[in-house]
Amino acid sequence: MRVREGNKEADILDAAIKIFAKNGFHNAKIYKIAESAGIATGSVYLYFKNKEAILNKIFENLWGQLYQAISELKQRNDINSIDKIDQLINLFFNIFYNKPELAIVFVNEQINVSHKKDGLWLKYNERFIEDGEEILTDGINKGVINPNINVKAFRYFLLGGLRYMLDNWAKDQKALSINILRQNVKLIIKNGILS
Amino acid sequence: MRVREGNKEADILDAAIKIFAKNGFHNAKIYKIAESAGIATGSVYLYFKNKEAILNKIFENLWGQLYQAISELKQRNDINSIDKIDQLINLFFNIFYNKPELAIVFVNEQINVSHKKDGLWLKYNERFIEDGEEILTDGINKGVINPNINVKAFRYFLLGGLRYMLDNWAKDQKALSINILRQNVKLIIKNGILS
DNA sequence: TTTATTTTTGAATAGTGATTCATTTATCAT
DNA sequence: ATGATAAATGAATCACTATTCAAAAATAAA
Repeated sequence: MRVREGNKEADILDAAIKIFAKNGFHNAKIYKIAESAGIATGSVYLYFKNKEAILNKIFENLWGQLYQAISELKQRNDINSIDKIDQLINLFFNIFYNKPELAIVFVNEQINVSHKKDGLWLKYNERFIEDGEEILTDGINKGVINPNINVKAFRYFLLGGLRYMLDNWAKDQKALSINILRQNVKLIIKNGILS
Repeated sequence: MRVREGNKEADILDAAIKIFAKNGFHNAKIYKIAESAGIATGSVYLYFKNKEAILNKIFENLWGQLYQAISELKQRNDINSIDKIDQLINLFFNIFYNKPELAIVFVNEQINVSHKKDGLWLKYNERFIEDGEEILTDGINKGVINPNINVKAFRYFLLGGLRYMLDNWAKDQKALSINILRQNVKLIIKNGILS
């Protein structure tokens, strides 16, 4: 018998995040991912069915993490809806704080993840959105959030804004600190930009 | 002699927008673009050096239009900075209002446009950003915009939010009217979401 | 050791589709 | 008409790389 050494699946995922971030999914070569993971090209296929499955797994892990976090957040009754949104924003920044490459993949490659029904990431994603909208609706019902705000419009705007911020930060981390970004999102969505 | 009939370059661009929007740049086939433009595959190469050049041209036209509009907006002295931002938001929604496919390309394929120095779109893009930041800075100096707002952070957030909104709207136009989106962006960035 | 079993390797395969270019077609000038 | 020139065609080429798989290597058990 021979036994598997180390955790090659994790190595491949880490390598793929690097290569996907650098070149984009379609220009990422499997042999480069293998090289970066320290294994042979063919070995990638022992752990993943194909290239797409690697991307899928990255998003499955990511949305799984996001869903679990928002799910816990939703249930808390020690903080109000606004503070939950604050925490939600923190969540995004915290996840990517030490992983700028993951941020780039998250923002730019979502489009390339298979939308086939069997994808676990899609379930997590849907539930994340449900919980997010529930937090918002709750805030409106309890009178802390302006009822003129359309929940769906707001979530598009916030998520889009966060994504773009993270992408820009990840691509040039010296240009602007992640904490300035975080602080500004919170300021803008709570009070707007008027003096 | 033989003379060119119609405007095949424009036909190719229109066709490419459709195909890029539907399949994404990397899955878009040149022969499909040609088919949709009503010409032979090889004819595409009479008008464009290669596939990338088509995408480039789309973005050149788009950013050229955006730059010209913001440039005029910047110079106006009959409206204040906040109203200029309002107009800027209108600008985005107006450009894509009748062209949802262009919105999808704009949001998702920016990443695939060549960043080589010779690209005209890059120049337009840079100038657009400059003018946008100038409008914001001006607003802060004149006391209409909260000086705690970081100009760069705000522009990331606004542009990202708009992009994501437009993308979602374009992909499912029945889900939410573009005017609800427009109205909500304005509301959120001016006043925030607090009651 | 030797054998059985599982993992790993990486060169060969095979499908794809962007791009080319020899040929054909259309238009203008004479 | 005829020739000259430019536009258009689309089948053939050709580069590229994801994926496969026969062979090799590593480990455990006997």
